[in-house]
Amino acid sequence: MSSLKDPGSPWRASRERMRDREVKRDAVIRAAARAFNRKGYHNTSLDDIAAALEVTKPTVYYYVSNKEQLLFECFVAGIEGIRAAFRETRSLALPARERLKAVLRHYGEAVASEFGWCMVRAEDQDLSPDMSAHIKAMKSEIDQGIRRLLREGIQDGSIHPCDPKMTAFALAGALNWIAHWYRESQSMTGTEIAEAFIAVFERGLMPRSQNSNEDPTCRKSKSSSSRPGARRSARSKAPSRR
Amino acid sequence: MSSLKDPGSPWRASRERMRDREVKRDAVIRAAARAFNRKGYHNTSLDDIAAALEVTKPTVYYYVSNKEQLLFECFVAGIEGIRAAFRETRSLALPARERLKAVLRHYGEAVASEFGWCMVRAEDQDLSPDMSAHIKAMKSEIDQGIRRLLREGIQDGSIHPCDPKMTAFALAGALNWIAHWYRESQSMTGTEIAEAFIAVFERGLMPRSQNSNEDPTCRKSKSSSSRPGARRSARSKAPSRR
DNA sequence: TAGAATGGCTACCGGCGAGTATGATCCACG
DNA sequence: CGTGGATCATACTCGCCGGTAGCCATTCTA
Repeated sequence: MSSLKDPGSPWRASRERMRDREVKRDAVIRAAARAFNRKGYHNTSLDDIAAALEVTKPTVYYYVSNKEQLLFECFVAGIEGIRAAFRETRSLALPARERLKAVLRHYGEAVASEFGWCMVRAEDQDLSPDMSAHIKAMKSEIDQGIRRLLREGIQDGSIHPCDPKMTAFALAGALNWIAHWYRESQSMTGTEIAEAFIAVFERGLMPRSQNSNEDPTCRKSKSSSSRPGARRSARSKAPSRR
Repeated sequence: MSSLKDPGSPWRASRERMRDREVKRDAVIRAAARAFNRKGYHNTSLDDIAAALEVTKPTVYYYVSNKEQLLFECFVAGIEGIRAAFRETRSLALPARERLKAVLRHYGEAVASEFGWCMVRAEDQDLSPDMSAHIKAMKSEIDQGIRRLLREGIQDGSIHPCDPKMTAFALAGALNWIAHWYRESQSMTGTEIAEAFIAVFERGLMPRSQNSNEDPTCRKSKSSSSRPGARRSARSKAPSRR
């Protein structure tokens, strides 16, 4: 990025400064995320954050405009990982269930990251209306993305027919909740936890031997659910088990 | 204490006052729960709670000693429903999976109740160490109860072998998360949501036709998991398939 | 070396909100 | 009637914390 101008340009130093500033700003945001993670948003003062960086409060205000923005940035940093997961997997030529699993793995990783707390527990009431609207939009985007994958999976036969809305709530809830109990330096990484959860979701609690006489109690079974022909042929190849 | 006296005693009126006090105290706690639910703990002042009751702050302080205790009481009120669910189902003569489902239904109901927010989102950092310890103990009790049901289900064959710890986290997480998005006067009740979630958990996302080539990726397969003979005979009778 | 830009600090303000001191009011009971 | 406890309001204290004003140090530019 800095290679666009020639090295000897008089703006080089200035641009390096800019980069320096970005680095420091990121450090501020990361420190805030860690503090929020440990003590909660309201129990964290800007003095705390400044102290963690071994600077003083006005220095923090030199990089961010206010505390609310700090929370917002942490949230965006956290959710960006999930959005990236969606972008990556969108192009993959896999059955929807596999793409969903890939997204959920990234999801778990993001929630277990240092920004997980902020992403998951940022409360609307702590933010100004417009920032709250931004966050709501992003959250809705994730939710709709999961629902879409579920619908696609039902269509291509890789996912058992179910109510996409409720299922998405269940999946996202289980993963979001990781932020409540997970602490860094635990035995498992976020991806591993997501993997374990996926195993549960995928297979279900019920033993295999009981499948036979099961009536699909699925709500929203509008159409095509019980039509066996709806299962697309592309899936039946089962190309990529893990 | 005064209730030990006989009903006709001159203390009767006094006891009615006591009852009155209990009723009012409950009203205070419920008002607090609603306020926390709407605006969050830190964004709710005791003046807000008092205003909702159309009294003033000192009146609130007449019934509770401080704000922290208010949160604590709300938490206890919420979690009591779940503990009751465990007590009720413990005696039922059902396979463990059915008992687990019964507990989860009550769980969902409790989380969707007006105390759900407090139960789920009460942060340790907002409470004094001893109250925090109380809450942690109760939460752990619930968690251990779910794990126990899972282990029993694996033993009696009504639940597919899995890691009880991770599975309990997934189940509880999905249900806890209800408190984040559920608002009263929604189309579904808490029990219905729990029912929908249970359907997902029980059956799993994977279509039935794919069971064949599935390798049980279950961690913690210490023993008995892959041993088909481990499935107990009591189960194979399938006595209570709904 | 002047001067501007950048980065940081000390010291403060103002408001919000938890919690309290004080006393008024009501009502049961002697 | 009047006494004492229960209930509640007015009006305050006080500490914390978000945010700011203004000053100093350093570094880059010309």
